[in-house]
Amino acid sequence: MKDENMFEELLQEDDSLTEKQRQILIAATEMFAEKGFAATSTNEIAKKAGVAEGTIFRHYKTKKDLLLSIVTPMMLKMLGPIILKDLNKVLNKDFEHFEDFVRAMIKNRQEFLEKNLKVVQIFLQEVPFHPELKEQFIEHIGKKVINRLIQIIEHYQSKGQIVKLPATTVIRLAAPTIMGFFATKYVLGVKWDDEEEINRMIHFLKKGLAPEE
Amino acid sequence: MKDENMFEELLQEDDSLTEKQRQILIAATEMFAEKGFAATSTNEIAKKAGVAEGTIFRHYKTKKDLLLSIVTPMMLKMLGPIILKDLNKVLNKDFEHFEDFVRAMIKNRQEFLEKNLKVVQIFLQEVPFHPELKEQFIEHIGKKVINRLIQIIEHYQSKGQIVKLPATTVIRLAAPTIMGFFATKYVLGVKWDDEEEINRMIHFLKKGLAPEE
Amino acid sequence: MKDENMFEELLQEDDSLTEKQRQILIAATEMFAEKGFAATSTNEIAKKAGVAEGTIFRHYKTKKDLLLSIVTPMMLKMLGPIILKDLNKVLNKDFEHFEDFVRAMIKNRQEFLEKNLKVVQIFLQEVPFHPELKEQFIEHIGKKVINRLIQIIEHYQSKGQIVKLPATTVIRLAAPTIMGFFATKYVLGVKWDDEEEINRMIHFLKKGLAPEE
Amino acid sequence: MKDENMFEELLQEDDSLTEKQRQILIAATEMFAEKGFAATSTNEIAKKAGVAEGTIFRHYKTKKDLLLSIVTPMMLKMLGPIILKDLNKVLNKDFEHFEDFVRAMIKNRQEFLEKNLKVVQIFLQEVPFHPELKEQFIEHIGKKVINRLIQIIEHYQSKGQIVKLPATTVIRLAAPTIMGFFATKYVLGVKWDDEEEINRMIHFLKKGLAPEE
DNA sequence: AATGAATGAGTCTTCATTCAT
DNA sequence: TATGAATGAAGACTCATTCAT
Repeated sequence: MKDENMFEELLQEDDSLTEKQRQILIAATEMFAEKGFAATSTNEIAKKAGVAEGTIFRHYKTKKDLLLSIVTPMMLKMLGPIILKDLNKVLNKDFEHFEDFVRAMIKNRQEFLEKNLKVVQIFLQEVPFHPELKEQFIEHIGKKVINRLIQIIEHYQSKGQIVKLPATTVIRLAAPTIMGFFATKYVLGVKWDDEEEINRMIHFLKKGLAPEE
Repeated sequence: MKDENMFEELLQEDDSLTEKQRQILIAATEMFAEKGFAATSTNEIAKKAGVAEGTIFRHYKTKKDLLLSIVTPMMLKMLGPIILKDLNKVLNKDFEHFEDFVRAMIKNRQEFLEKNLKVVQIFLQEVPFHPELKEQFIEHIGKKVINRLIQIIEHYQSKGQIVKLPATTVIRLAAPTIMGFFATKYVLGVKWDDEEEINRMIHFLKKGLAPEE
Repeated sequence: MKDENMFEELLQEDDSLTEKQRQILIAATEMFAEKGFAATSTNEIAKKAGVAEGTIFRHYKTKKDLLLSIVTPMMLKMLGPIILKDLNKVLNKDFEHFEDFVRAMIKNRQEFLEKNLKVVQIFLQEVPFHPELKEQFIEHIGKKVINRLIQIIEHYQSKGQIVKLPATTVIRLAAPTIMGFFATKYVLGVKWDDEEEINRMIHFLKKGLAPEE
Repeated sequence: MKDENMFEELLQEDDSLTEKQRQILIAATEMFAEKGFAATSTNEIAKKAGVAEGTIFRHYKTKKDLLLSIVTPMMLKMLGPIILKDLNKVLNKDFEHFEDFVRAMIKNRQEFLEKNLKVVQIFLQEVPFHPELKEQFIEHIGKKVINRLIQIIEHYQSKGQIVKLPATTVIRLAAPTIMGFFATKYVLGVKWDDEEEINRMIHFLKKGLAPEE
């Protein structure tokens, strides 16, 4: 509920959207997340959005267009800017310790996730069947983020705070740990004391990535 | 090619299956993995399997039945037995060091994955839309594996080889690391030197989970 | 190009038409001729005419209305007047010989056709599906032309220049010959030396309709 | 009624057609002739044929396929063979007089037309919108018939029975006369004494095409 | 057991037409 | 007068499923 409102808020801000379009996007997002793209009919979406079926196709040439209209801008306008801009906030602060950087990073990504749970879910569910999505993501998001992360890691390596493995290896070790945290929380739905679990995770990463003596 | 043959071999061994059934299962697995369950038509499956459409429904009451006939036995007959039995091989060996246990575990799971890539892919893709799958998995596989793992972890904790966090927390920290390794390799398709990357990962886990001083 | 301009010119002269209406009529004529009435959408017409879809319906209550607005006035205002008035020019000249009358007639009809190719095409294509068109044509055009032709033919019969068959039979024999000439030229697109082919045709008609000895 | 039965008879003879297919073809032919291809819905056809809409698409991949399945075989299997084989009967008899040949020709074509009125109507109505039809016709029917006719005409020219114009010109003069006869009778629906009207037409052709002195 | 023709509900999409602006 | 968003009925076509052979 809280999440949806946040998602809807973001739609609200976009003045280029008519009210009906907003309804369509909200309804489609809801249903795609719940039943999957292929198993959701435009008829259902129309009903849920309270518009005529034809109205959907006035705004989105095809059903797939509708999917991309949900996922692409989220990637470009939200994921993109947020990741890059917000990330910069984190990255540029030049936290004294790697540990602090990781903590800020986790918090930042968690906020993004909570605002975009459903769209992220749709993206993850549909990406195997729509190669364009994968390519778009890698091209527009992936590469930039990776490059930025590499800089950061090398920064902390030069400060002697983390082990001198290749930066990509460091990412491969650390990223799943953080993503596993989110997956456990949001996908498996495990309830825990966030604060404590994050502390343990950071401690684990710090030790695991500590420089060799 | 190698993988498919391995999958087909497993089907071959099952004497309760007619030749046509085997063809259907192979075709369906292929298509479900490629296009997703909802986007695959029984007509396509029949054509690819070289049988009449009616034949599918003689063996599987509904299309969903066919999905479950692919995924459930894989879980029960393959995932289940293999995980538990094979895992026992690993777990019971009572490896001197936690590190050796982890290494054996990784190898074991990698073999399983390579034999069942497509079915695992189908499972992961469809699980969000078919709650029974999730429940079945948790009930029949998840719990048992978790319980077994908890024993093991506590065993190594009592030997003073790993940190004395709650066992579930240890799993939450270690599992994503290993799964991240597989995801990077099999989903993202990154090429690397397996041997070396595994060594680094194990080293990371060992350090990250080392007992506190 | 030349033809269209001629057609557009005729629309231009009609002061009762707004610019938008003209555009609509031109676009509709083009598309109806090319794809047929039923297979042309009002949306396409609007786009081609550069107007909003609603604008079409402000001027023409229904799509069929638009068809009739193209075909009927062409019949009444163009076919009608032109046929009758222009025809009179031919008929009244009281050509010395039947042969000269036929030649003038062919030339006159050819000019008309070239100015109205598309509308004639639409008329011929749609007349089977819209009985009103057929009736309108017979009522307003057909009868008058036939009656006039009968007078002419009887005139030349009385001068002993053509065979004394019933006038309608003479029309039935001569008309298809002339129409066949146009069809071969404009429908089949056969290229030939007009002058010579017309001479042969007239010679054929003259001989074929010559009085019996 | 008589015509339809004759058309249905011909369908009956084709053993490769199921009963349902026959019904579909009969219903589609009826409706296409009446309302035109574009204005006829597959739903209507299904209802009229007494089958489910899906059944149409089991036999004919698209609606256009259905059109071609009506028109093409009529052209190839009926028009083709009949024209060529039957025509040969006429052409090879080596009628003493050109006049007799024309008379036989008219009779032969009239029989064909009466058996295939509706399909011919559909063909003529749709040919402007489906260029393949035109090409198919020219390729498979047109050229062969024209070539054969040229032989015949040159035969009678060498016997001194008809004027020594280019054979194609003779065809261009004679064909519309005969087709005009059919059009007047079957399209305009004029009632007359066939026998007498045919005699007049033949006399007209004979005189019109008589050799120059 | 296997077939494949038949089904009719359902799919995405287009259409002619309306109406508030 | 002109617009173009909105409509919902209808369009072509697909689907999972059934059943007589």
